[in-house]
Amino acid sequence: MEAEETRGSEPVRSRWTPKPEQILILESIFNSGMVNPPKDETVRIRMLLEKFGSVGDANVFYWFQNRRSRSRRRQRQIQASLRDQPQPHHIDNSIPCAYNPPIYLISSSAVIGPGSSSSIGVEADGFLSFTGHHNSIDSSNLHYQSWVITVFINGVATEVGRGPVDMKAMFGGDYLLFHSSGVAVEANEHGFLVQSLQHGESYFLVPRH
Amino acid sequence: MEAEETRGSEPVRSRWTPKPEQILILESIFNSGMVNPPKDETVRIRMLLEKFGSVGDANVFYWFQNRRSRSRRRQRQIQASLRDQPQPHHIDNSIPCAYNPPIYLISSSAVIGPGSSSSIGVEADGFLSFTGHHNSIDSSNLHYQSWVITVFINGVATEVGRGPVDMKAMFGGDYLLFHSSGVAVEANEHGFLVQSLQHGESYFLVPRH
DNA sequence: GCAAATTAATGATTTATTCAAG
DNA sequence: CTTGAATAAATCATTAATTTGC
Repeated sequence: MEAEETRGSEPVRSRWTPKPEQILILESIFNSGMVNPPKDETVRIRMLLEKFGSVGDANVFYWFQNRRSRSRRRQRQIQASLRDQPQPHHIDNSIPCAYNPPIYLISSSAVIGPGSSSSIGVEADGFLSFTGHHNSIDSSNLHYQSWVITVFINGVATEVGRGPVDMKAMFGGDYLLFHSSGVAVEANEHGFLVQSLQHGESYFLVPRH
Repeated sequence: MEAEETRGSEPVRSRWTPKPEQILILESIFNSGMVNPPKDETVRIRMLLEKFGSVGDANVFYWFQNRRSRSRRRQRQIQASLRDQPQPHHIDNSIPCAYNPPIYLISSSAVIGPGSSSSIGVEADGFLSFTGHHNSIDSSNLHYQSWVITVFINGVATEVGRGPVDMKAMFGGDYLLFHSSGVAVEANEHGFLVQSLQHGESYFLVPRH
């Protein structure tokens, strides 16, 4: 796309070297899901970054362009390796992590009819169920699903799981939580919030006493 | 998609009616976390099912497609009812959800300099994320075989092996586990859960006493 | 009890989105 | 920007559950 600005007077074209704080900000934005900010957002981001060193809109644009591209490439590689592995015609165990065929757990409590004497393998050795997560699904994938939401608690951006929140475990004592509208967030008798907090909303945490 | 097999000559379209054993197998696979088996797995599943009655690959494909779809719909309905109900207090919600400009989450462990008082904000969850372009990684990519499933326990995303869970070994004491619906998760006399936890669901762990 | 009539479930199709390769 | 593949959402259509009247 277009190149521009912030380097009209420079005789030797040197390239932008982002400061660690700037990288932090950029990564945070990218990881928050905004992987391709529109023009006006790019400007806002650039203004944020300028707190830590001079930078131009084009640098920001290029950064996101490269970040997307490299992220996609990494993802392709991961998926390729996932697709390749499950073809163990000749199990080449030169790789320490041997291929394990998919195993289905059939609930042992269920009674399968007369045909059950046939070879439906209840192949669930408790061994496999706990060993495998080396490859298949890594936590980075899960991260993109909405396992967590972000809310403000007393003005602090906080990540919480989408499900019920254990107030004691999270805040270490007896607290009440109020939505910024003033509505109390209900908790049940175990101190768990009855419903999930709402992404992006502000809450206030106050001691119960 | 395409239609196939098992029907070309019939004037009245009849449909596959899965046997109870087949449903059991399908449900077990789905609940084990494989919610979207790739083609080759679909074939293997079909072969399993054929022990109990004739069935085609397409039937298996349709079953998982419908199962995913209806599972999601149920989930949406539950969450909708959770969102609607708990507003007995009459707050002036004339504006149900005010517009919030995009804000970005900066990792709380990072200290951003004096300029941080500027509008560095939040936005992290990769789902609501953003308007058109979000990242290429969506939940459908998770359909590869996983040896673990992820559930929420007390709001914390937790990976557990498929299959029976040893409550003592996992939590180190006498606890009861409840599904977020309030239903207790049954354990046998040895403290193992009778059936697998459900991928993506929320549970409460409470001391037994 | 038993079927016809009605309703609820669910298999199969169609339509709309999304993503990324070209 | 266009396009093809994948798949989610919505819909259609048939089967099973059930109600109902006798």
